[in-house]
Amino acid sequence: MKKIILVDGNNLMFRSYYATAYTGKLMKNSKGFYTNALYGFVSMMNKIIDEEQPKYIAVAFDIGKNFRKDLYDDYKAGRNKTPDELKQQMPIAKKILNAMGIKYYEMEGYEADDIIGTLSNRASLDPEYDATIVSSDKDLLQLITDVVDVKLLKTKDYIRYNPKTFKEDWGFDPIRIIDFKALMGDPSDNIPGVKGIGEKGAIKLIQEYDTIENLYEHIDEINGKLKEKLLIGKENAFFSKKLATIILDVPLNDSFEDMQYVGENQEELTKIFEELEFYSFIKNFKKKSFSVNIEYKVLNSVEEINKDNIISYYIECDNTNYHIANIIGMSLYDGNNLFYINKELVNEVMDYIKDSVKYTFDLKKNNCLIGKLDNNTIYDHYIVANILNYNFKDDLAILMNNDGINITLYDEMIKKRENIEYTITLKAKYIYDIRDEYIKKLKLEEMYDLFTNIEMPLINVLSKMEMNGIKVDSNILKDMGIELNKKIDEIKEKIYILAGEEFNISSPKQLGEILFDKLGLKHGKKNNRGYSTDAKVLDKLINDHEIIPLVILYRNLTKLYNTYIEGLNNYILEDGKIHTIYKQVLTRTGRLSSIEPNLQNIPTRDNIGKLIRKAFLPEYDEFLSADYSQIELRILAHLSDDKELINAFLHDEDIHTKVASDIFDVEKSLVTKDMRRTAKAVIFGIVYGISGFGLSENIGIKPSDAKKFINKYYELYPGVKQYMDNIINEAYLNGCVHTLYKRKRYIEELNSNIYTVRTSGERMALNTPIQGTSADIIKMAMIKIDEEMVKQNCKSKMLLQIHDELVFDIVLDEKEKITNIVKNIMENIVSLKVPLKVSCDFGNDLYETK
DNA sequence: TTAATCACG
DNA sequence: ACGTACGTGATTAAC
Repeated sequence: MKKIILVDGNNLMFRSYYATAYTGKLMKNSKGFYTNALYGFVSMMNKIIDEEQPKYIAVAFDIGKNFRKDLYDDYKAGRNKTPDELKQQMPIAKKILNAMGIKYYEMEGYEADDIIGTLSNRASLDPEYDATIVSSDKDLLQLITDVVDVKLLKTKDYIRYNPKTFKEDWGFDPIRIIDFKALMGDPSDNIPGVKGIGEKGAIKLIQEYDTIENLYEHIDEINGKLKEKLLIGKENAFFSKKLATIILDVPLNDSFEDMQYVGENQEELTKIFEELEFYSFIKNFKKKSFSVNIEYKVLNSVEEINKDNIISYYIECDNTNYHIANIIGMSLYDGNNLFYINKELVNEVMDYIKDSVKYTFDLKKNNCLIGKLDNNTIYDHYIVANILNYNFKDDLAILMNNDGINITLYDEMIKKRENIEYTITLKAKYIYDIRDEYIKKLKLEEMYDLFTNIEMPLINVLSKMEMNGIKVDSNILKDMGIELNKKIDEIKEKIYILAGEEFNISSPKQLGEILFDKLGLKHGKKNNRGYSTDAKVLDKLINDHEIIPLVILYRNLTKLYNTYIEGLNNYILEDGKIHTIYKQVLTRTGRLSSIEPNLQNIPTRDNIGKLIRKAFLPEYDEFLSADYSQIELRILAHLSDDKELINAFLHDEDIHTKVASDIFDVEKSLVTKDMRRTAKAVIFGIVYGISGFGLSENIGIKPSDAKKFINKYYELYPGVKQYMDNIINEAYLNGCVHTLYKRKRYIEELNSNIYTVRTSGERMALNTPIQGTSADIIKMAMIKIDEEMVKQNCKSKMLLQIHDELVFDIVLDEKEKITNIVKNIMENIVSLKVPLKVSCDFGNDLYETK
């Protein structure tokens, strides 16, 4: 049996185009030619060839007018005209198919559907052939027969329908799609259908009556409104059926033998892809040969590895939280041989190759899985891929797929338990093969120094912090929990009494209904699901009803209980410690983030919440917390070169008081608490790229007054204003901004034609250099502090990083030494136009350091 | 899966 | 006239 793959080319192009068009920024090459639809089209075609391995394949396109148009003027009128940005890509798609060795067909007067219909019909009639139709258009399902199936494309994957699976899902035979459409219509094609009948109704009727002809013969069995609708729509129904029926006898001369897949002409295709700047597809030519016939050995003894060569390795484990995961296996490539390594041998192998120069993916994960640092891994693809490009999570297979290598995703591999060795093995080979290329990319983007001097050395520092963990006394948490629970129950009862009924206070929807509908309190803004009941809204109502302070307290205490008592307690491991995972390259500014659990948002501002910190204890003698003071503002002073701001820091002034005295035009001695608070909000706002409205909302003043403060600020600190204007111009010019240490962030939002998206992009452009430079600086400080502590043989340990703060567990003997090292390095790690200042606190638990 | 809320810098 | 502060993660309810 021979199989022919029939692809709906129009459908693929439209789909690819609209898949990205909504973002507002269409992909184009440097000459301004739009390429977004083609990119998706090529990916899809590659995927089809990969999955189907076709011997015969044909692609169909629409062209010009067709008979349906003559039949019905409104046909497809509902559909927007094909945008020019898509139209211009159509001829190139056909050129690409030629170069790929794939035949395509278009016939004046017919649609792609009709060509596919004709070919699939021929396959049905020819005992030698089967066919598979590829499209996301449900219309084509009518073509399903015993030898024709449809691969119906979905957003991420697809469903394959044959007569049996179709009937299971739809409850009628595939050909009845035309009767279904006759009733339901199709707004996108402007097929009218019967007014008032939708998908559900149409399915039910077809299940019962099969065809519309039969339906109308038995129309008297139907009653009421439905009958009325059907009678009114009768003409439309029959007419729609005609429109929906695919033609099966288009005069197409070529036979199936003319549609043999002859394979790509790489030279030709390379030319086209170069023109389009589809470099990743060009690379794939090489990759394909590598990934198709890859051979590996299962390692028996470590001596088989050539440890004098450069080695790439990859370790797979069974849980994304590697602190509690088990190793599944490992792969290793030494330039000659590719090995799969069973989990029993992993430790021995890592020890054997400890002095070899190595590449890997997620070194921190590896370190934590093995329980040992590795000092000779010089390339971590996890870090590189992420700092180059923000659009993937943690699965290397996703990156490999993006690079055109067909490899099972991690989740799928775990679920199916198939080809595990092979899948893991591909990863080591990939890392080895692409390293040079990605190093080039780093250099091209000027991020090579950032990578080698900051991100790579930081990995082992973070590894130590995570592996060590922080001690948390679960009894302290439990005792707090019991007390909290009691209070929560009391408050709950009181709220129920005041509300006059029991309800779920944690449901914003239910709470809103109680407060605003039942109790008649003034509601503020509305959101998707009802009234907003957030802290700001409740705060405004605090004097209007005695239920309000109770609700606020309830929110407060349940948050503490759920997130910080129960939540944290669940993360205490057998060693009595919490081991967070720092995401080193997740954020778009370069900050760390902390997950499972997040140790960067333990309460500090709230007096009750703060008590949680009493459960965090040192293993040695004391905690040291070292905090950068005003680091972002100091960076702003440096970056903007504003004389006034720089001077303020050079004279070590209280910056909020200073700004308050400036914008309120009073002596510093006369600055009130209120003025200082306002100034602080203005300063914060500036760093975030504020608007007058935003500031006014934040501190509860009139927008016009807020605007005045901002303008006053700009007047007094003209360098800041100048800097902000410059950054925005530069961002628009280059499409990206960067930190002082060249961490780059592309900001697609700047290309949006939606005002809010674009201005939000501008604020990102303003804030990123500031927040990101601060992140770079503390990362550098961490590396140097760790180095110094190792050099001086310190026992004390670095435990936590909270963006501008480092927490250490210190032994008393070392208190002075460590404090000096830490403060010194943090303050002097870089030399800016203003000094950096660090304040140190000590405590017997985390509560005391705040 | 997404939205609302609230914890942090 | 428009819409309105940067960067995160966890929990809960509702879809």
